[in-house]
Amino acid sequence: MALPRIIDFPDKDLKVADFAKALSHPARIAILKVLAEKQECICGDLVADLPLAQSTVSQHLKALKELGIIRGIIDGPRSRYCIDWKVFDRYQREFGAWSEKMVKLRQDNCC
Amino acid sequence: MALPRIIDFPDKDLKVADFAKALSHPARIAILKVLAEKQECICGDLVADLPLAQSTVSQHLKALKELGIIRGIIDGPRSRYCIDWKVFDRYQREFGAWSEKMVKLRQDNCC
DNA sequence: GCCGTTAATCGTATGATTACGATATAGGAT
DNA sequence: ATCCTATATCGTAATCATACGATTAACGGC
Repeated sequence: MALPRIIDFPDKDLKVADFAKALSHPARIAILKVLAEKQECICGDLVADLPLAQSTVSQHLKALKELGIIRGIIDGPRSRYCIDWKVFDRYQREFGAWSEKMVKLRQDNCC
Repeated sequence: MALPRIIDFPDKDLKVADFAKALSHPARIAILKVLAEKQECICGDLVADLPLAQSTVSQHLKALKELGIIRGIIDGPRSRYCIDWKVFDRYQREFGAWSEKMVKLRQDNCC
């Protein structure tokens, strides 16, 4: 009955979870790395780099695009992708804040 | 045909993805926060704190335990949980390294 | 116009995830 | 031994995720 009870969680936690979800598959990690380092970020290059079918890569790109951390523009018959650093940084900061909070709350007492 | 092609990805990326997956649900984010801040980390307290059934919470705890970032010990009729900071830190550092690499590779050229 | 290339989307199959209630188990108390 | 409490596990159902091939759509070149 996988009705997500997502509504009952604080907004910040949802953001962290969304970001984490985007990074929860090695293909998407790889995609982001390529996008970060390459000047040309054409879909076909990503497909060539990854051990996955074109349609699967496209699906992963869609997921990242839906979160907003990448953008895609149509360039003739191909698609050029890039990281939206503004959005990426926002999520990264949110994640960093959560991470820091964890360290601050840290207690080595039980177990 | 959801055969994961996981083998074809670098080990570091797999680690980052595993950590991200653990954090990809707000319930697990919440659990970790509670465990970090509470001195008492009894399962029942977590159930009381979360808008989820006892069995569901137990399931989330199991997922975190399988990754190794939390540990559980049996304490009489109840279970006491805590974060294994050694493991948690290791994953966090791995994530941080990935994060830094992203920033270093960053190029604002296309799109 | 017609063809080739590129990439998104569709259809589909399979496995994983998430959720719940019910049951089992184990420990403490009486 | 019996009962109560706490929690893990089982059974189950629904949804999501991941993968692929096939198809569609959009553009450029001829």
